[in-house]
Amino acid sequence: MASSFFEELTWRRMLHDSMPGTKELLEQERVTGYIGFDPTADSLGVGNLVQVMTLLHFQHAGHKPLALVGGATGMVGDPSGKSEERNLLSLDSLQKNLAGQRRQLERFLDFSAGPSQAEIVNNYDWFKSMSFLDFIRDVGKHITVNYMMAKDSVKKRFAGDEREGMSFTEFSYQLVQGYDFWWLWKHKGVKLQMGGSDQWGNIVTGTELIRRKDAGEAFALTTPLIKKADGTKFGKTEKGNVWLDPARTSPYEFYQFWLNASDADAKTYVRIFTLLDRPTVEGLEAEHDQAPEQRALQRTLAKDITTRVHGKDELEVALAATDVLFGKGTIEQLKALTDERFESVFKGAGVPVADVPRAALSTGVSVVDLFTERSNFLPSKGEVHRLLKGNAVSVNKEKVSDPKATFAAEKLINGRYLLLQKGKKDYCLVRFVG
RNA sequence: GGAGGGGUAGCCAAGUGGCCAACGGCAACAGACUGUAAAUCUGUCGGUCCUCGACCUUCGGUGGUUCGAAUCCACCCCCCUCCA
Repeated sequence: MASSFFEELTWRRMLHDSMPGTKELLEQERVTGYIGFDPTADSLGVGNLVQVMTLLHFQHAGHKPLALVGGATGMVGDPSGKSEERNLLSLDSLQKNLAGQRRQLERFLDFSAGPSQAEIVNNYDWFKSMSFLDFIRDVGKHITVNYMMAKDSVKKRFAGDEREGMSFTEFSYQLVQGYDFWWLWKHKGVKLQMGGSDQWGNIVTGTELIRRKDAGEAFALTTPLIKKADGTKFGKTEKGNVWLDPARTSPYEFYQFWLNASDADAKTYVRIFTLLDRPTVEGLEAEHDQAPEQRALQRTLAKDITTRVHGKDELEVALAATDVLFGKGTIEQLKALTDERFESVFKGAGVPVADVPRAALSTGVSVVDLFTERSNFLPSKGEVHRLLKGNAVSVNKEKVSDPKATFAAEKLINGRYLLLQKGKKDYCLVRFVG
């Protein structure tokens, strides 16, 4: 069974590069391999999901996955892909971030006892007691500066128009990461490090260190970096990063993120982010090509990932909210809901709710006030005027373009609510009380 | 420490005494078209109040020259390159 990992990654187009001999190794024995995660936030984002899935496939193929949370490397900062010196994290926020990421990883991988049991390791454990002198004697001695300078991530900082320079701290990063690999190889029998293709240089420094220090052999495997078909960064929306933590990105937003994937991207994403097998994926693609407007790929994708990350109940909420906010039934559908149901749908969608005293209605509330001081939905009156001009403002799903428009009691849905909308996807619910 | 180059709005980047809230590009937001897609086209894009328009705060920092400064002068801070 150990042979299928390479095949699995290949048809999923998740294999970018590997060192010679990696495939053979994986076919011969149960391998312990690891991927490092950078603790820049207390939650993983969808960008990290690629690596999580890689570990998951690795485990499914019968190997033993290790997730390394970078307590030590996080203190240094990886220069790969960054054109600027990083800000260092405090020890406190680092601890918090590690704990958050650990919780999330535990949802994906199987940590129950067995030969393929997943483990989480923290490189701070082996770095905390190491002195600077130990490090430069035991590690630095084996790698030449010439070798380190040849890495793309380093070269970029020295050559070209964009050269920013880099501190010694960042320069040392690859050695620190290389030492991780060596340590895990030595003490945990790790033979393989995986990661995004931007990590190739760092990983190879590790295999090199293992060879030079102990004449040992270790391997590298990378996955392609995901970009959207239009070349922009994967994993972001208007609101910023898409996180796995429901407190940062609600399950509804999470679901919407995947549902909104473009056709070209969706084909990539089903392969990478779901565990559906090949015939199923290919069937879906065929179905999608037949009737792209049905968005079979996006729906399956969004459902699958949301369930894995947030669970079935949260998916139901997201689906219900999607149905109400984007269903064809407009205002009629909203009116049909009970108050309780009504509110739970909007809460599920992460729509802000503003309470406004009923008395405000007696003279009619103007659109501008409604969107700003009454609801705090939009930051300034100028913004409302701008959007009104651009025909981007709706109340109760009806466009409003007159800045002088006012709303009185008879407009309320179920006698209690007004539904404010900026553009197509941005809502705010106003609830009249008292 | 020396020599040179540079610091302009979210980013890149023009501008080198008044016509500058500052060309242009990217990103972003919105509209049209659609399938809650992509591509395309259109509008907005420092802030506040807004009908035109008015006012406020910006061009590394602090002072100065001037009727008037992003633009000139002085000092200071930061970044890059080369030299010591």
